[in-house]
Amino acid sequence: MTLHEVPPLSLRCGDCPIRHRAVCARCESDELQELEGIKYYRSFEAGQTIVWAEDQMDFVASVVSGIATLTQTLEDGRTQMVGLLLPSDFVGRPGLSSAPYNVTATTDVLMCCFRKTPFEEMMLRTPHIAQRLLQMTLDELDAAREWMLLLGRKTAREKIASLLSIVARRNASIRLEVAEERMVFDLPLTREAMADYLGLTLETVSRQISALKRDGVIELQGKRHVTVPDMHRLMSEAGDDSDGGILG
Amino acid sequence: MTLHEVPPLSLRCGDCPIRHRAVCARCESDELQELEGIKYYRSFEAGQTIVWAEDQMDFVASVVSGIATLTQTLEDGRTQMVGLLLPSDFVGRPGLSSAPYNVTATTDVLMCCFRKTPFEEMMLRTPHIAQRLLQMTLDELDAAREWMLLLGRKTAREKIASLLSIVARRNASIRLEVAEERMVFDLPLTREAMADYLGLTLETVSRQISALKRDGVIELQGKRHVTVPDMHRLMSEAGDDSDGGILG
DNA sequence: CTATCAGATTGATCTGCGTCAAATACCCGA
DNA sequence: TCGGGTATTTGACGCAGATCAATCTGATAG
Repeated sequence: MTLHEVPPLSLRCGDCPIRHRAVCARCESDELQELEGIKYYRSFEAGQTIVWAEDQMDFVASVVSGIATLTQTLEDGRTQMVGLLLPSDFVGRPGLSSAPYNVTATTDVLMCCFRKTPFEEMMLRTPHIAQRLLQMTLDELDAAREWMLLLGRKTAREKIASLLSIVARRNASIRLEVAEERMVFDLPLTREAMADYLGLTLETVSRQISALKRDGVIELQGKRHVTVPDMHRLMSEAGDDSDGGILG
Repeated sequence: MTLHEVPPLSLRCGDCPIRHRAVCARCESDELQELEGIKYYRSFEAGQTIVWAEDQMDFVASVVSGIATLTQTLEDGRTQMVGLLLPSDFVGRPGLSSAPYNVTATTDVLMCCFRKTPFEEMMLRTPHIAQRLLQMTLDELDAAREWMLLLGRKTAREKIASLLSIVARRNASIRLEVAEERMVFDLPLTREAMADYLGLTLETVSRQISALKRDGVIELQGKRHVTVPDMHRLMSEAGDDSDGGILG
């Protein structure tokens, strides 16, 4: 669902240009049939809210294109991002009717939705789907816990470096340019969204990005296009165990 | 698994003094039989590590008594708690062999363990167990996300107030003294463990507890025994939506 | 080409929390 | 009861990051 290191098993259904990661690859055909019957598409404009916290959410979905975020907010407006949804990621709570956070499109977003009740019924009939979802949810829980370490204990510079290497890794796993020292990608987030991700202010984000640029850890073409000349360097700036990543 | 608002369905197996929350109540008898065959007990002393990060973990388990924590650590020793296990909570990753964090006993702990392979086989045979685990994992993911909001956006005072009301709520759901304005409980954590939970230093924790005491939000008998004269007051100090809790 | 506006950068200043250090309370065994 | 070690409190001080404010950049529409 978010921040996965490695794309898990998944299947391509019908005319969707992506592979839905919620469903197991081993038995594509049967589920494809069933899914076709209950799926539909919805598109959202940049900035639009997809689901409000506490609202009824009567579908589960995969992101087909664009970026969506999960955020939580305090009464006075302080907001924290708690999930980042990139194409092929899954949203929804089979078994529960509402989520305690807002889902927002940060770019134009196309989602492939499945009506919840039929989806849940299919889950009951095909047990390995529940197991597949359990797997994914456990992965996401691990990601959330790594994120907690970042929020609770890392410095601003480490936070930025961590975010950059997460985005780079995500990109790499899509483009299959793994294990390169050099890496080039576009930031899918504004400075403000990055701040909400990291528990910082957008000014601090900007300053730390400038600092990383000044120190030669990254290069920028425009505001969003990033070149990392040495991923090892970036990852050691991130403060994690140095061997935790995709690079030998 | 941790920080649940409401104790979910669960079952009592054999001579365990607790109800294991990992297993559905609807069909107790069958699973009881199966679980009896593969379970065993392990006890740990306060301070002892139950599982090291990256170690093989060949069992899943429920906490019977005592308190255990999940923690993640950076190379230089900064540590962040990412899970708090109270009696009846579940640990383990069916489907995966290792967890990326340390599990530590903070008090003497007794765990009721199930060997992983047989447990997973039982999961395959009884599909609603996977669904039950999915449910629990989703709850835990929600809790982790609320925790992220706390780590990223709350002040030290709000963090302390949040932790106190979480512990109070947890206690309340066990003792069934829900919906009282006044609440009395023991802190199960040292100041240092609280600091690791909240992403603070132990000095800041101590200072903020003193401040809450000075301001009449809480009273202390000794270091650990807490009286909250007005839960509404405490919860508004915590900064959440005021209606998010157990009180009307 | 210029006006406009959102996003981003940069600077100056302030402050909450961390750091370092010392004092105090508490627990348990001898 | 005393001693020693651990948990906790409290104080003084400094700094990372927040806040407030001004400027700059770049994309888009007219």
